[in-house]
Amino acid sequence: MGITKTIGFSEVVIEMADILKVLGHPARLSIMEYLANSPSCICNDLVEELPLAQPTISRHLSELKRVGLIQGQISGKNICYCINPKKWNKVLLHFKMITTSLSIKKQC
Amino acid sequence: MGITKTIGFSEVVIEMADILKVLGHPARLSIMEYLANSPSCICNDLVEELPLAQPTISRHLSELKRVGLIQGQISGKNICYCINPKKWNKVLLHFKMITTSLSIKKQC
DNA sequence: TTCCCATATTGCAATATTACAATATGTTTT
DNA sequence: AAAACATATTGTAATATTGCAATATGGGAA
Repeated sequence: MGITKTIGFSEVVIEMADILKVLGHPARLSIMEYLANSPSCICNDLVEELPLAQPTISRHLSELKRVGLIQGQISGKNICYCINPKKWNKVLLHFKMITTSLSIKKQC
Repeated sequence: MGITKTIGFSEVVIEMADILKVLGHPARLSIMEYLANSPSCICNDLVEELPLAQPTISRHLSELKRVGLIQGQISGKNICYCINPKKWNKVLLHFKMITTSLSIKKQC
């Protein structure tokens, strides 16, 4: 099929899985890391930074935007893309939650 | 194309993206959470727990195993699947690293 | 206005993913 | 050995994802 079944899963899991899936691509993960590190966050830098064509990068950016991981603001001719810290922390928190459960439990 | 370009990206990013992609599915994320919380970790529980058929769950388990997030040990008739804490911590660490870079940088 | 520049969108073609029925494999129980 | 159980594998059909060329859009510069 290729279609992901969502009925029977909690909303939280579905949303988190969607976010992780978006993060689960070399280009998109690189974009996140680039945005986290670079002082400026102009999109055009990415076209030179990544080994992908401009339309492809644009698509990846819009996926990141769709799940709320980044937000873009028009700044004259360019667009200033930044990480959305709230969303990012939500993901981090989810990971920490699983880690806590894991550390409590004894390994088999 | 459907094929993910990897040339031009670092090995670390490629591996991490692969792991996140695997985590980015409701069934697989649920499996990780179930394994983190349940004291036992027998696979057959999952068939009752998740809204998916047994072969589908088996496939998801093998994906999680492929990237090293879980490890399975045969225990008589059953298989005991557990989270691989080392791999999990590696992922968590990567997230924390990005978070650190993010917090240092000023938002635009 | 016309010409650039930065970014988005569209339209493919190729490949990947997902789900499940059917079947296979291997182990314990009877 | 046969039956029952747990899990894996295979085959297949439907859908999703990816990448890029071509094109569109929209702002600033000339």
